[in-house]
Amino acid sequence: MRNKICEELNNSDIGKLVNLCGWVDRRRDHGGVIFIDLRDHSGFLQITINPDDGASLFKQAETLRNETVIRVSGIIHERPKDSINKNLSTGELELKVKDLHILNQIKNNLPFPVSIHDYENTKEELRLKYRYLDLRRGKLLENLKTRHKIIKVAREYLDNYGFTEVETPLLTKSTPEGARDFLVPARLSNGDFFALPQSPQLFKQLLMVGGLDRYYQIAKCFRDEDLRADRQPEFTQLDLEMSFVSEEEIISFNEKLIKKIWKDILNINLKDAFPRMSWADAINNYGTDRPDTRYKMLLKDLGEVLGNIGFNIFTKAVKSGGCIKSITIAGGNSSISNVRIKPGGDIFQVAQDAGAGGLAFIRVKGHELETIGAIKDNLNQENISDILRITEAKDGDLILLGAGDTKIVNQSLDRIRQYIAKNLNLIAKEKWNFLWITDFPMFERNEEENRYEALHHPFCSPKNIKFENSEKFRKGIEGSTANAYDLVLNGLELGGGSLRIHEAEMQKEVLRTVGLTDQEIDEKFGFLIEALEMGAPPHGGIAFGLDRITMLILGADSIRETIAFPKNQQAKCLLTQAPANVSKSQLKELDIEITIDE
RNA sequence: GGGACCGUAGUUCAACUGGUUAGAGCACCGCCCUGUCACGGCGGAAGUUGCGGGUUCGAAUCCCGUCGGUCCCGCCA
Repeated sequence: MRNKICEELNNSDIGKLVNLCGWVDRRRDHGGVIFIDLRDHSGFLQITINPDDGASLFKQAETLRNETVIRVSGIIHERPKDSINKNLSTGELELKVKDLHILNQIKNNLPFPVSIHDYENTKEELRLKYRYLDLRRGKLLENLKTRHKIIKVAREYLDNYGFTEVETPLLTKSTPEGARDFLVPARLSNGDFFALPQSPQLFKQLLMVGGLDRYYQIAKCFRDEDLRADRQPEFTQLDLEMSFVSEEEIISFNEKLIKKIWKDILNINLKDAFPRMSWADAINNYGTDRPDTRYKMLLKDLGEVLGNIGFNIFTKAVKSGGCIKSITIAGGNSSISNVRIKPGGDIFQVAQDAGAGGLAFIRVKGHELETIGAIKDNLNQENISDILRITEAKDGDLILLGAGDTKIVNQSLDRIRQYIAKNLNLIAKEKWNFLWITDFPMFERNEEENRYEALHHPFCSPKNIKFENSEKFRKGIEGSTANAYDLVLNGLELGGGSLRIHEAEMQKEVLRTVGLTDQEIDEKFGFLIEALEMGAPPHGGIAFGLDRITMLILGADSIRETIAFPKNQQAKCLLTQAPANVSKSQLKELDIEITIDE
């Protein structure tokens, strides 16, 4: 049908007869001569049609509209010197049409223009509903190609190191812990359900037990939770697992993989080793376990200075086991007004939304501190110099203070820090600040449900704890740190992993710690425990969010820009209108009854 | 489940503080135009201002509800 594509054409084709297929991107009808920008997947070529080329051909050409699908045959000509278009790679060429076939016409007005310069201004709702048109505009196709290249680099890299790509089941078992499952009714055992995997976690561990040694997969994962710009109900992990490795070996191996991807895709050399930070340091200094280190404004603890100056809110915070912490905004005296940090102001609101009761502030003016009387009146000269030393604040700086429950103080100062960084344009956008977070706690206390929850998942192994007996375990495990690590880039979690538990007794004890009874352990994870009892090797791995990696590499605002057919925020596919009703007979076959009112 | 913002022609936007017949670019239809490249010129058609209710002499504009979209919190690694 065609023997060339637009991008391939160059001066050596002048004089040749070529056949091209594609879409009418634009037409310029001068009455006498008609110019068509022909677009295919590779690029553009201007084609021209003259009345002298034949009356019927010309008449047909007059009917062409944007997005008409055509096949043209003709001779490639050099354009007249004064009509060269430098914006086009084929701008010195044009095709004089001898033969024109209309392969398909458009029925009505298009829901949005396909031509590239209108790309930014299209409502996403329309782009999702008519995704094929959006793809045709090229930008999205480029994104998908970049995604493809990232996967290709990873595959080649992992293949070179002896990894085997294995597909694990999509129809699997619902497990407690973690996110809500997507369920699939099982017709052949009615009343029972499969669950779509939240990750291939247990299967990849079983592959290690099976002696595969090194596994990877471009794995679809499913989590039935609410969506965000960087969260879709189905998403893709670059998932891998290795046997007989230490935490250090996994981290340094994967660091090389990430560096390889950045080199091959962006041609960026990440020379230095990625910095490492313990979970505790991250929380203490940034208030979050995925700090954005592109800007400073670190959290500083002022509990010792302000805890007993006699200001009631501060005193209570420290006495009840909480803290007083601050962030320093350089030059904040001029860039941030009092209105914004007092009740009703936007920054105050950020603190309040994060759970903080209030937001105190100190403005540094020369060697003086300006703040509310209740604080200022209680400060002596030593307090003042302590504050200036700890907060590293200088003349003109603004110090924001949070006091109370440590978790809430951390959370609110973290959010304020991010908010102000964005607001004052403090983020060095060109930086790629990778960061390994290590030494996560094994568990987090869920006070509402009065139980422990696994911080990563309950298959991470605890650090420096050997199984001796259950009693010792129980005490040791609860407060221990895990052999777990996350990779953070510019404040976004790119991936995480751990050394897994490879001993049955240890695994049972950890599952008991998160509140499962022995019977539940047997029902839900019996197959895993059994496998661990049959010679499971020490193993560990990591999973990266492929959609997020692609998003960051593309500089996109949403992972939807990296996915061919994403869901909207209501988890609906606007193109197919899924999810949708199914017929009564389908439900009957499954013995399922819908009880909600229509 | 909660908060914020948004919804006007096929599309992107405008319409001041509530005030004539809701305008413009692109697209569409018709006519003209032989070197344009976001071609140009003249003319035309195109609207239940998401939907429903309320306030008002008068509503795209104000209020309430509802539907749809985006961002965020909760939730989720």
